[in-house]
Amino acid sequence: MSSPVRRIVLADDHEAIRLGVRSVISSHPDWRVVGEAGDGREALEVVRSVRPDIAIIDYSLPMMNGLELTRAIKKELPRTEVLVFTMHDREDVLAELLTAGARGYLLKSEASKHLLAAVEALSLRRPYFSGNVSQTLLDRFVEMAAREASATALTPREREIVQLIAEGRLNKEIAAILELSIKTVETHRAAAMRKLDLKSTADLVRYAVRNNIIEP
Amino acid sequence: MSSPVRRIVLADDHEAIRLGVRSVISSHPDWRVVGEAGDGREALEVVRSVRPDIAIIDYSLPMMNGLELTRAIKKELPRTEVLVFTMHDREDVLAELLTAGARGYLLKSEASKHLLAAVEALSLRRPYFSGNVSQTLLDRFVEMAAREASATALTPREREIVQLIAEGRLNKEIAAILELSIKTVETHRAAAMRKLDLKSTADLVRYAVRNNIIEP
DNA sequence: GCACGAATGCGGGTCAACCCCTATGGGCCG
DNA sequence: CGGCCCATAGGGGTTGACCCGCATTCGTGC
Repeated sequence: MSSPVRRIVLADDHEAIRLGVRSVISSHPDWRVVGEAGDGREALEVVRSVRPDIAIIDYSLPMMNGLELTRAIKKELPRTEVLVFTMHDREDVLAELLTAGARGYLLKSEASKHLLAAVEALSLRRPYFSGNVSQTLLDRFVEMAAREASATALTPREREIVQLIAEGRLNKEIAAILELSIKTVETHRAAAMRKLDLKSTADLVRYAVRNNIIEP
Repeated sequence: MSSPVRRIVLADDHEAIRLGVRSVISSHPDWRVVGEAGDGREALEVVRSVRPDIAIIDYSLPMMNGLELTRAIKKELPRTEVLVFTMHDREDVLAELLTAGARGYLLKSEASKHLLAAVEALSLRRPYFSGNVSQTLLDRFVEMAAREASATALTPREREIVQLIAEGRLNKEIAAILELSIKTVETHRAAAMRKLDLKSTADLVRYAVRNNIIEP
């Protein structure tokens, strides 16, 4: 496995809420709160500086609200996952957040119950929602996500083989390591490259580095 | 050119010194102070969190001195360059710092004069020293660096070709771009891989990423 | 139960990558 | 001037990467 450490930034104007979230987050050995902010503009600065894996932000932030902040974060750092805390259990809000690039949506009332699961989900680059989200919206989004995922995501086996290739192993070595035929390795390699629209081994290595599958 | 923004962390137990350094640093449009610390242990935490390009640290830090801190930083984040501030114009100190992995050495008395030049040098991954460094030590180090460089560094042509390979170009494409024969491209590629002791294209791409020849 | 995707495997082919060796012309340095 | 490195180029060969299609097995879901 690659390093599973998640670097997290919190943004909420209530110190007490940050404190609570931080203590919950810190209970996980691989999660680190590496920055905090009390308003939206500051949050953007902090995110810019520390480049976290995940930003947990309040929807109602001073200076720049959660929606604008989400857009700004995803624009500059698309690989930072955004989890939004909100009091509004409204699906128009959720829909806006989703299209802005947020991948997590957590009602404050249910935060303590779902926070760990939500961060866990975002760690795996999966979406997470709480609240009375209407089935139709959820379906629509899940479908959208599934379409996108099937276009970009690899099966576990493909990912494993991509990792070994990117580490410099030859197909023959990979076949030996995984006790597979070279043909199988070639099939997975080809499937991964087709899905990701990569045309050379070099592209594949850069993909692996960008996506933290390997260390450069 | 790649993004020339340099993310910098400062560590000094004197708030006033950090303030001064920060204001000098910030006068450069592409340099950002993204973290500060008042002692060595805190500095290590901050560096771990923000992963800066450059750490500017005091030699005499509480909790963990500049030498230990340099070792710790280079161990975890070898790509972070370390610039050490010190009052001691002693070459045994400098020698220790150099072997620990620091690449910059600045006397506090001359700091304001040389700070920008030092950061500029480290940005380009070149060493920088101030003070009455003895000619012999400097010679020894320069020689060492030269030996290391000649062992690992590529000729301009080889570097150019390594870059193109790592960007995903085929030998044939490279030959067309540079108006060379494929054989020549192969020769340079083989020479580079022999020098660097790399055995696959994937190794070469990782080398290129680690050494900032390409963006991942 | 049938459809579908994931994982596994094979054959046969093309082309690129890599290996070893050789060679030449230009520039630089002692 | 005589090495020495660099950039250039080639011959000739082996191996690996990638393309096409096809098949089986297994589990999940409708």
